[in-house]
Amino acid sequence: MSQPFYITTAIAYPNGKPHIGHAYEAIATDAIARFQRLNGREVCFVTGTDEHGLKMDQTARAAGKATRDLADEMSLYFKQMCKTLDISYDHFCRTTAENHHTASQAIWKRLEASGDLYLDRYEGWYSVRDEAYYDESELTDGEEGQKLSPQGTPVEWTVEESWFFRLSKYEQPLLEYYAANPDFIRPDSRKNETVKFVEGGLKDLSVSRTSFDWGVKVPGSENHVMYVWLDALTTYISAIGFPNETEEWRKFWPASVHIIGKDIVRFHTVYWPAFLMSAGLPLPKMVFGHGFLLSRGEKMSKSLGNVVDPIELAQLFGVDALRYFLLREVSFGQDGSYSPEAIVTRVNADLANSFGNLAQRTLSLIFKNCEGRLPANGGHHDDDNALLELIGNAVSKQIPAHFEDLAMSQALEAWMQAVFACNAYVDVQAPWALKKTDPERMETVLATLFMCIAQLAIAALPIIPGSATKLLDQMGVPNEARNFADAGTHWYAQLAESGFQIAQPIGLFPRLELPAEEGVAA
RNA sequence: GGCGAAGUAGCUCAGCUGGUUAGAGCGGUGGAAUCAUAAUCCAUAGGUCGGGGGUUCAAGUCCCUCCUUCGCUACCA
Repeated sequence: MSQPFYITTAIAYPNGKPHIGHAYEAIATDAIARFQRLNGREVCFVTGTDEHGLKMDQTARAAGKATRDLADEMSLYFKQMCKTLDISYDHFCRTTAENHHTASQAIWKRLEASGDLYLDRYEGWYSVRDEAYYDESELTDGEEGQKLSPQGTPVEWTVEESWFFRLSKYEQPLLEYYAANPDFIRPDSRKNETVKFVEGGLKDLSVSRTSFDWGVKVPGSENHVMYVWLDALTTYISAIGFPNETEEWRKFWPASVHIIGKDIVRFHTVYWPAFLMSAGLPLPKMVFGHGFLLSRGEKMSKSLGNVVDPIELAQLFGVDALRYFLLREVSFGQDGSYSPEAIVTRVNADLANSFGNLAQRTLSLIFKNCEGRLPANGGHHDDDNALLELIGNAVSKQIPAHFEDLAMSQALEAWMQAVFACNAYVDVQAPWALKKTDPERMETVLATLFMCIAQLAIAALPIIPGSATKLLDQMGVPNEARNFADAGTHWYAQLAESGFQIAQPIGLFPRLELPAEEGVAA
């Protein structure tokens, strides 16, 4: 019986098209999900769009569209991005969906039943232009004594009726939970931040708005819509059936891990667990805050004109090249830097030159020298056994351990070390020379390489699913062997006996060239 | 201001709970090889691990301080 594994990305706010940050999160989450499937777990992978809130409303108005239409349109971009990038989600959730509204209202009622909601007034300096409240300390004095927001817009003292959530009540329970579950927040630096924040004291949270109506209606207070985060976070449970006791719900909640950006750690590690505690539901096992991608070390922004469209990147360099680059080059949890030069260099060195060429040279030798069958395994030498052991250890131990730890870059580093070992082995054994001196030995060497390359391709499936699958298909590796437990088993002899023949091998990782035009920004 | 992250070979970065001659990739240099996507393999490059102080038998690895860069500071992944 396989152990369920439930993983989510953050639910993206689609008031603009997806950018490389969304792509990065989706790719990283997808790699983990794919790994767990290959690791024998039953996986549920959820992503989606968080379509409520003021900004969507404003963006739509500015574009002269109905908010609902904008949401439909934008949400589609995110879905397309997932398709382009080979994101293997099980559910794509939209917060505007009816079942999601039902779920949000259900959790609201639970908070209310726990006595954690109360109606009060929200007062403060409000800027109509910014549609935001500011603290007194943030304001500056403008002309004629008019107070101004940090953005320089006029503010006025405003009183708004609002529902509040007794967040303060959960200060101690949260701290106790963090202490009892050291892996709840990762990486550690994010945990430290969160703990410090909570220790600093929690104020009750305003969880409804009356100033606009694009959202989930508050049960019993129809002029209120729910705070967008309360609604958005609920996606993680509405996606798998809540409030209904569906099979998925019973199987997958609590989530194994929420993968999110470092900027929204607080919502996921303070508010979300507090809501769940209040609702009497179990808490997710882990929240992982990944870093940001920088363009040549600089933050990406529209004004700098260095915003990158992930779809364009994928078209330019290839989906798997992009996936590989992001997961290999960036240490998961830390910020990383992107540039066309970096991706070309990394992908050419690792995928084209090292791994791709290894597969190509090996399969070519087999194709040309073995009369269309797989080479015979004529008894291994020490060198062969050493290589098989090294690859087996990498594929069955090191790489899965790193994946399990969400350390994709380290998994790939171990993977590359194994690739290097294979290339070194090829050069030492020189099968092209054995062809004349000792054909039997040549076949054994090629058979050894075949088994190693297949294992390496299997280990790479979570990262570069498309091309790894193509390679395994070329090699005829049976589906039953394409997972971490069975990659190193004895499928080879059976495959060879089956009479399987490889065709003229086709290179799967073409060398990339730097685009002629500087940068690829839109 | 507060909190946090980072500063390690030319470049991009690994270095967990302190312990033999500080690591990898890329680049550079010198060889080897020619099966393969002009790809591969071997060797090599002498970096005061931001500065200073301290703890310790022993510190990139702990403490203090200073400098630099960056993020967050209650509702934009």
